[in-house]
Amino acid sequence: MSKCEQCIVRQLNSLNELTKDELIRISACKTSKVIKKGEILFNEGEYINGVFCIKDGVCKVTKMSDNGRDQIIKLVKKGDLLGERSLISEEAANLRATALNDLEVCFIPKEEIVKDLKQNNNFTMSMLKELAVSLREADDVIVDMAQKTVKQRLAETLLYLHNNYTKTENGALEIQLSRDDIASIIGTATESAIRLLSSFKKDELIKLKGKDIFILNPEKLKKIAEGF
Amino acid sequence: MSKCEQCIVRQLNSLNELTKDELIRISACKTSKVIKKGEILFNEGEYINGVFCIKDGVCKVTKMSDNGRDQIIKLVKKGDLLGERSLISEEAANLRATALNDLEVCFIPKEEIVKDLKQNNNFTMSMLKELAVSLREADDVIVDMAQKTVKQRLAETLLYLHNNYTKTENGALEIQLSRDDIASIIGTATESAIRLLSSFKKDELIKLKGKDIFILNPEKLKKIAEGF
DNA sequence: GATAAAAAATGACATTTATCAGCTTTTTTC
DNA sequence: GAAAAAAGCTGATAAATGTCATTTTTTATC
Repeated sequence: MSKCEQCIVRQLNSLNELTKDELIRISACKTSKVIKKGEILFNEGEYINGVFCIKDGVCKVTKMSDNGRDQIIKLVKKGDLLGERSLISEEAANLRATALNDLEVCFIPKEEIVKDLKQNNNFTMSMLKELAVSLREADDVIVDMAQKTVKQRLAETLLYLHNNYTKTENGALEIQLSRDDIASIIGTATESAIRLLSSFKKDELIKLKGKDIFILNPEKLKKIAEGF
Repeated sequence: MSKCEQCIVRQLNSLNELTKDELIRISACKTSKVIKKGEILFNEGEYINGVFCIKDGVCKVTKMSDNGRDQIIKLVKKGDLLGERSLISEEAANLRATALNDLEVCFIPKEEIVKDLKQNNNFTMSMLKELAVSLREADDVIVDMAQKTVKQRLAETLLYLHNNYTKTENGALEIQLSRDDIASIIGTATESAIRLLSSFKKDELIKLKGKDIFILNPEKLKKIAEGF
């Protein structure tokens, strides 16, 4: 099994604050998993008892609404941690994680993380900072959901994907989301999402080719997202 | 000036993890402020350089949307901290705080908090846990905003106020919010909020008397919030 | 590669929500 | 306590979004 000390992915999150000794200890007790596309990494209500570190792939993190519809809260990719929030607040997972493509993850048991949180202040501070940033991002999402139209939210989401995910050689967004998933990010009905995508396509803001999405006019999308 | 060591409010937040010596040190450098109803405690984009501890009163925390409308992200009351998130992530405030009634707050300078975060692991862990809980709550709000109707959100908000705020002797909700504020919590137009309040009143779920709101039928409100 | 199943797309229509205008009530100010 | 300002309320209407039914396209399966 690969070693944490040598893992590049680790450097993308709080784990890079751990000392060499701590890493070696964690490396010895971590497990690796491969999750196939569409499979569930963990479910809402489950006690995860540890933290996942995403080594490769993308994962959607969703929460079921009272009315039975899934809402995508965030997308998680290489280098991100998953499950820290529940671990820290000592609650069951409030979200479900589902692989959007084949996923490689490492699992670190709770006790190891807790031990390091207690003894390594740099690690704790880094975690604290990560949560603080996540909280600001969540505030932004709340405002968007509450105040923006579906059209604005779709434009925003497309831009987000454009700016935060790599492209294929031909320039399409790397992550392939179903229309259902897109609707579930912006919080609307699938049909509404499809209709708006078509209208963006007609206006030549994007190009659609099956599940491939090409962003043609990010400037205009930005204006739409801002309400013009 | 009052002393932190003897302050009851402190016990409601992470500050109760500080040692006696740490409290005495903080007590010596903290300042107290009284903010009048309607006044702004801090603004979006400001560097606060410290943490506020609410001693008495209620405060709305808002964020301006691109389209110029304020969204209330949360209400903050006696015992809550304000500004920790920005302090930890070392960013400007992402939110504006406005007093809903006369507010008594203590201000603790950043350096003091940082010092304690570095040297008192219990304090840091407690902060970490608070942020983790806030993050789950934010996730819940996102789902509600994205998936629930305005009617559901209003029912939910009324229940939230009912369950988390004290009542006056005659049974009304203690916090008095303007119709504008209520609309700004649930993310809708003021007129829509007013109309729905009237319809809840007509259905005898609530009683309205000026700004006083009486919750008459919490069970039914719960059902509405859940979509029935 | 034919068939079945799933996903995507479109139209028609219903419902929800926003907007604007006008009116009434409450609060503030002098 | 009268006048002005702000907040609250209501109706009419427009715009946004959801729902349901149907068709087309893509993907999976044997």
